[in-house]
Amino acid sequence: MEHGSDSEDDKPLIFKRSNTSVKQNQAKPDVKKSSVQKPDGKSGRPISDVRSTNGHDSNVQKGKTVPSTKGSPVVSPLASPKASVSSSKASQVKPPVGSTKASTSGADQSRQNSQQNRTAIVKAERPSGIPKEEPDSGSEDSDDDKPLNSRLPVGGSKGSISEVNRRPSSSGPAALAKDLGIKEEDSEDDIPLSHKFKQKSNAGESSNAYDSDEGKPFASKPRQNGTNVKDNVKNPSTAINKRPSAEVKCSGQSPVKKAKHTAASTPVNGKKVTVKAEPKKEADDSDDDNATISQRVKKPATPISKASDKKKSAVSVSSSLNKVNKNSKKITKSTQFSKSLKVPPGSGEGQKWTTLVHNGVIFPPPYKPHGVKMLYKGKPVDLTPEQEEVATMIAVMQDTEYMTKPVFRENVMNDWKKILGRNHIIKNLDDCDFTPIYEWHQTEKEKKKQMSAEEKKAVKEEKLKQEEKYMWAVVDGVKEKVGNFRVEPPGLFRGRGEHPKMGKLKKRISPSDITINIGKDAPIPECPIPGESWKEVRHDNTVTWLAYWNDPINGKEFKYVFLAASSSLKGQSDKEKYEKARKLKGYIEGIRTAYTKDFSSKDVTKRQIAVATYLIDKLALRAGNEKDDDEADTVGCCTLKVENVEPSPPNILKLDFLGKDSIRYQNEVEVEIPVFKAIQQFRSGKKGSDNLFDKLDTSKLNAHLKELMPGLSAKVFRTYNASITLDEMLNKETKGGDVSQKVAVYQHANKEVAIICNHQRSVSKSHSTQMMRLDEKINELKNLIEELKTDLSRAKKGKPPLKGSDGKTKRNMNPEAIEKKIAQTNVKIEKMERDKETKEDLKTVALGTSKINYLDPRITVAWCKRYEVPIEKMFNKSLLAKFAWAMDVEPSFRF
DNA sequence: ATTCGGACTTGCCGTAAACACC
DNA sequence: GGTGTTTACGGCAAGTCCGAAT
Repeated sequence: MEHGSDSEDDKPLIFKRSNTSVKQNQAKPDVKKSSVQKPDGKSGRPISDVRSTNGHDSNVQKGKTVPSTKGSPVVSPLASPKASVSSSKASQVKPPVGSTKASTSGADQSRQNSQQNRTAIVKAERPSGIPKEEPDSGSEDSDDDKPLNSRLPVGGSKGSISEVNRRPSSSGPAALAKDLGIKEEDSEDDIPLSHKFKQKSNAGESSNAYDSDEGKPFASKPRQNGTNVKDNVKNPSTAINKRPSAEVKCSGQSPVKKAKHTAASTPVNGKKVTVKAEPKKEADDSDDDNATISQRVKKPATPISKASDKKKSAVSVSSSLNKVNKNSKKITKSTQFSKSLKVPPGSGEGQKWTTLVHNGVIFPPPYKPHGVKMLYKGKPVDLTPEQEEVATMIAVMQDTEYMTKPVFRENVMNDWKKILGRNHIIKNLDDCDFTPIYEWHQTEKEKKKQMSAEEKKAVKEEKLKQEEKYMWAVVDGVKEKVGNFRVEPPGLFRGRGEHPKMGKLKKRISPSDITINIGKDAPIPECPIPGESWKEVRHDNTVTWLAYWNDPINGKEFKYVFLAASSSLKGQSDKEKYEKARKLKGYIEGIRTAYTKDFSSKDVTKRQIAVATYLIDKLALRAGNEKDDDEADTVGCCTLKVENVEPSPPNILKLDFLGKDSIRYQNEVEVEIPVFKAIQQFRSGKKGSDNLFDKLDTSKLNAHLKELMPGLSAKVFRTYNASITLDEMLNKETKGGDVSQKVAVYQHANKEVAIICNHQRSVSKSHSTQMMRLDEKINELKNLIEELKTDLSRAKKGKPPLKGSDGKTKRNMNPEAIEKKIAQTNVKIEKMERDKETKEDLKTVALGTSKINYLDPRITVAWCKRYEVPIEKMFNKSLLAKFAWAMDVEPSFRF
């Protein structure tokens, strides 16, 4: 499309473009790797996707799997098609999750099942030197394209942002300010969030522009650590061979073959490498940043009453250069990071703010008894409001899978009994019939849905009015949005996976449970519930929370109220996170060399640290803290059990475990021989449930990482690998074309990152229906083509067209017109098929998580500037606000 | 050397809101 | 204008990590 134009205006942008482009092609050449699927017998579900390992360089490899191939029995029909097509992506086809679910009934279940099953197969590898080859480069993945297109529209709305932000602010803020005693002043308020800082200062970053080289380091070069091996994952069976070849290039090390490769390839220098000097640039950058920030403080313009001391808000203007910013510009205004104080050397250590004003939290409304009676052994039962409240919570869960879980049922009953009292008639859940309450609830829902637009609007406004004062806080004179100012309402705990506490009653939180943190000179928020008072009021400026209460399920844990993601405080730490990851780029080569060397260390602990670090780096695994028995049984790297990692000679590791949120991680990876041997060794003599890394825990691992690079911890690898992968893929695959094509490239990269990080989502309930619907439409079009072809040949002979399939007569068209129509229809079919493929491809992949948490927004912003893609196409309103700090990055920025 | 408390980030999901399509 | 979809957001659970206490 017209991107060009788009950019320019703010507004409308592009909406419709989506289709226009028909993209061209999608050629799909490649097919490179095939993936393999793993049969995965265990779960029975076939999993097909392949996932790659981290990408260091190459990143992704993706192969796509072809369903058909896969052994798994259940292949979904759908999948097959794509296989052929998409070369580019590795699509992962997932097995039909559906099958599983079918068996189970509840919706919930389905999701759960699906999740657990998902697997990823990795494929792997990164050849050492070469970054992936991209299969598609040329072709661009068609698959992806589509999706994007479709999505585009959304983001695009124009100036929405500004508006939005402002809106609230204007009204809200002002009010708040008053309450708080602040003055409203200028515009600042208007744009609370928007702070964008100007970062010009960051210019430093720009320097990076070329870092890429550095980045590449490993990529381009053979990875030192053995990574080169590429991990190809593959499936054991199949793929093994293939991959290697693919990788190829580099050194051709096929993993299999020689372990040595690695070694060979990588020259290890003597000792651990350790840190190299810091890469200068990075260091600089960071410094700059800090500086910047502080500098930004510039004018105190608005005086905030209290705030004052330090910085006040400055107004910044956005510099924005490009169009990209345009929209945003308005929004942005300025503000600096308040946080400047933070760590920066000079400032007080640990201080997060100087003045903090807010209105506390808002509580859910008290329970309103409905009087609908549930049945116990078939008879209506009278319940007190407190008892009825719990009964209603249970009733509402009727159609979820939780109600089929014994643990849930038992926990609910135990807690409910405490409220029912010792001698209540209701003794057990099996004899309870909550249908009346359930139906009442459904009716209420329906009523709400049926309200007229005006009524809904009125309700909404009423709610907004009540909540307005709680939505904002003033930090160091800058109005900031508060994140979760609503106290969590009572309910039944919905733990994920097989959580031992699922079903327990989360009691209602009252003011006496809440500790408020606020500036010393700020007025203490009035307790919203008459007659009650806060548990405590603190004035701790070394923390960022505004309030907290103890978690009713696990009294030792807290629930905090923080500022929203768009706040300077959060933005600053977000930026620091990415700077740390960029810093790792300068150390990664040395770190890889070092751990590779330690794969064969005589010291078991060292060997375990090396292997664990390798897995974290290569597979983007989480650290894996120890967990209590009263939590779901999930693991991370340090807590992997022997049974979670199965070595398959000569050098394949089959990983299968439940990670965070009980999401299953299933992958087969080719590793370097020393790693493979070390794993076998760690497993020997242990039971399946024993820890693989018995000499390790996250604190030891992180302590070790800190010796390699200041501030380094396990999670930094995830950030680093995710961001570097995006940066490299964008750089390598963006070839021009219209905006939608570029967006497709981005989505493709985003998808690879999501796969690396194992970010999954459950298949939507209507997925299969939607796919069928698409098939129907495609078939209709195909039939149309046949009809047109007939008409065409008749037209050439001067005969009129036959009646259409619908029985209607068609008007006469000349051959040229018919040919044109055929061509148009074909284009339409192609587009639909690509859409379908993409949809199937992404059905279990969640792109959002990585975008929000792992991909340095500056990569995206700079790329948008370079390729003239409106940033609104990539970031929605929330993300634009959250990443305000990244908007002024130089177009040449590289991670 | 560990455990534990505490603070903050990460992650999936459900639902509301915004669109796309008859 | 209703309705099926798609996207945006909020909710809240579940991790990570660090430093102090034991």
